[in-house]
Amino acid sequence: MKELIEKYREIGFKLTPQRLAILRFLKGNTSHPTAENIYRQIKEVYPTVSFATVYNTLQALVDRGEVTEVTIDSQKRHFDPYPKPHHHIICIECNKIGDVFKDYSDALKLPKNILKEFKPVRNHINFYGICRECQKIGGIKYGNMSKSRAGCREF
Amino acid sequence: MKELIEKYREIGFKLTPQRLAILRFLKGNTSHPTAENIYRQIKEVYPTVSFATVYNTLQALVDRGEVTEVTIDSQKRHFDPYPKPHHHIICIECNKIGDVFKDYSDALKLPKNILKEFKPVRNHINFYGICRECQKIGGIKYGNMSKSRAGCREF
DNA sequence: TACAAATTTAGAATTATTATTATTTAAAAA
DNA sequence: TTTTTAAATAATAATAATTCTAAATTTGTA
Repeated sequence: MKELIEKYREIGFKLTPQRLAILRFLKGNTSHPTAENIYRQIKEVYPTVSFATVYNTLQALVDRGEVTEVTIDSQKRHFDPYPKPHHHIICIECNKIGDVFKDYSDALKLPKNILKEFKPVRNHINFYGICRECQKIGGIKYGNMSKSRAGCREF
Repeated sequence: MKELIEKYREIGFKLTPQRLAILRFLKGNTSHPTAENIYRQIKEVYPTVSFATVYNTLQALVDRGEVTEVTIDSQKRHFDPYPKPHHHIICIECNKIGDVFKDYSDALKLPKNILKEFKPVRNHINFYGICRECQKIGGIKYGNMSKSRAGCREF
């Protein structure tokens, strides 16, 4: 944990116990938590922690490139603490998210008309599919899956 | 416009003047409007139109696969009325969105471990880059670009 | 230790979206 | 054409996620 502390001090990140708790929670985490997910966790250790602190810290981490934002959900922001670039696959039935560790950049040449307008920087792929649990359940469709579908974890 | 009317009746879509106005606005539209963008437009023709109608109609169109949702913005939903599958490129400075009409599917083979867990259905790529106007402006960074940056349209 | 700047908290405010309900209307039936 | 009825509309309230505010506290440094 010492490297963590050093590292963040270096980038001008003032370390408070709350922030440290958030960093601990995020370190090595391969889920895609929302601010609320994090807030609940931190509250176990710091019962007085506020949402503002969670949002502030997340924003600071995003600004510093230490955490990215996953654009999969139009309802709420999901954060991705895993540092290496990767893509995602989302179950269209239950919204479960998986990480896809493969670099497709070589295959992703942009058309000329786009290259005239944009200087490319990076790319991110959302794959959509049906997870094993939802394949088992079969073709039944629910109105709002992510809330209730058995067998699939919330994302 | 007649085909539009027939088409939507066929799929069990009750046609009201408000909906027709929304359909007219969306037809051939290559922008990525929010519900509010659409609401403002429709209000010019139907000053009493309500947000609920806009959302209801959009949801009905999304459910029927006539309109898709673009996952680029965690603040609000953006809709994409252009019917053919395509990808997007987003300017990381001003948030301008461009359409990328190229099918990369052949190159996007998923790793085996993912294929064990998910049956793939489709994919969508977000390219990120810097648009020509923002390249001109150069390295200056603003806190919230999309609101003010000159030369770049709002997305 | 003392200080300045940054951070925290609680709560209010804001914004996007969804839900509610009485009224109206489109489209099918008579 | 008129009647019927199921669905859609509009106004408004409700909800949920996120941001803002301001006073109190804390961090890292001098």
